[in-house]
Amino acid sequence: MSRKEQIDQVATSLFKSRGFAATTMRDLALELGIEAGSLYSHIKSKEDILQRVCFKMADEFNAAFDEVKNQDVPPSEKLRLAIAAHVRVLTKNPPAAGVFLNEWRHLSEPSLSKFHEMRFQYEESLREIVRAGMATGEFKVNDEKFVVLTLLSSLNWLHMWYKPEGKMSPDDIAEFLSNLLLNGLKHF
Amino acid sequence: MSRKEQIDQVATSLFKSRGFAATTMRDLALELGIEAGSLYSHIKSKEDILQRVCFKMADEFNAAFDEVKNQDVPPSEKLRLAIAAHVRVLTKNPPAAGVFLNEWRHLSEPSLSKFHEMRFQYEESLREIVRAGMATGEFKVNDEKFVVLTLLSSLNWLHMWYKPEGKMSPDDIAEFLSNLLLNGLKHF
DNA sequence: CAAATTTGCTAACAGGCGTTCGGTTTAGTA
DNA sequence: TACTAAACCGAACGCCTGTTAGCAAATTTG
Repeated sequence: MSRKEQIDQVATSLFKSRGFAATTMRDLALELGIEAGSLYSHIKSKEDILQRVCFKMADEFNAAFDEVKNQDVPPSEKLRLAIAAHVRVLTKNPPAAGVFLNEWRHLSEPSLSKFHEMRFQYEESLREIVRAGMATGEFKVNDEKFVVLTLLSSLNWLHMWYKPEGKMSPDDIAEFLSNLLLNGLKHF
Repeated sequence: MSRKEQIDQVATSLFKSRGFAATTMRDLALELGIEAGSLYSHIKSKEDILQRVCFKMADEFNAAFDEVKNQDVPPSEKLRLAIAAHVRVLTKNPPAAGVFLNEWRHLSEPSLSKFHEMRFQYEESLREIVRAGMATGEFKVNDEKFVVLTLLSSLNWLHMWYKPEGKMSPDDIAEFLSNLLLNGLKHF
């Protein structure tokens, strides 16, 4: 792993636990055992790090979802696959997921607009699945926007809790959450 | 409304949109049309504001839940009531809810520990309802911790989206979310 | 009206911030 | 061994931060 990647990784962990604004370059340097100024041999700026982390995660979410998108399965099954893909990315690198989900607002333009756009597209793809399920009558709801927002927010707390050494694998978690969202507590 | 309350309110709105660390006392003063130093005739410190907002919201959540706690109804109905209470508090003051949910980590000790403790108690009360539902067989799940975390995170995005002038009332929203969580997309 | 209290301004403080820069050490290569 | 390039240091920069102090209006109270 290059020094730059190492910086990104340590920074990600600090950004997640303390927040971007509350993490200083001196904190970061201390964690790496070097001086603050030395960081600038490897990175362009503090926000430079944030951008890399955010857009790398965005790419991973998109890549995972692309494998689901065009499969020829019923909407409910496709939603299961999308949930599993989302959970897999979320649990693969929880600190980065935390930064992606909570620190993106510290991006400045034009990165911020680009980020918004990518997220909108991702959410729109999910809404399409829900709309398809409504059309076939599989999903008994009538507000796909609301459903998708609830869906995402019910998944996006995972990074705060998931531990690789825990007893549930990412796929176990995805199955649990799929059952909960599709069938509810009562018909689980 | 006293000047102090006005400061808290404006600060809440800024803390929510920019984050606590990224909001300066000079920003806040500008918004109020005064100088930064003048704020200190009314408040003790920046964190002083954050503490008031966080603990006031915590009190409101607890108060709303206390009215549900001891009602003699089946667990699924009690969960519906708890969700409705939670949603009501969340939508009553969305900016304050946003600060409560996202900015609490900038509290310093001993406030931070007190906050953690209060949140644990709140979550524990919800877990008790779910456990009761598992015992009666009403809820077909076996991991109340996981369920409660999912439940809360599926509610706690609301403050980002809810607008009082929107077409759904807090009770409409609560009903929608209760149906989704109890019955799922398929049996909605 | 007079006294007291609230509210606000101005200026400054001490420290922290991200970042820059010239020079030095280290590691790799031929 | 001699050269090159990457990695790092240490000091400094200009700016921003929360907060304080002394003083002046404004407002409320008796």
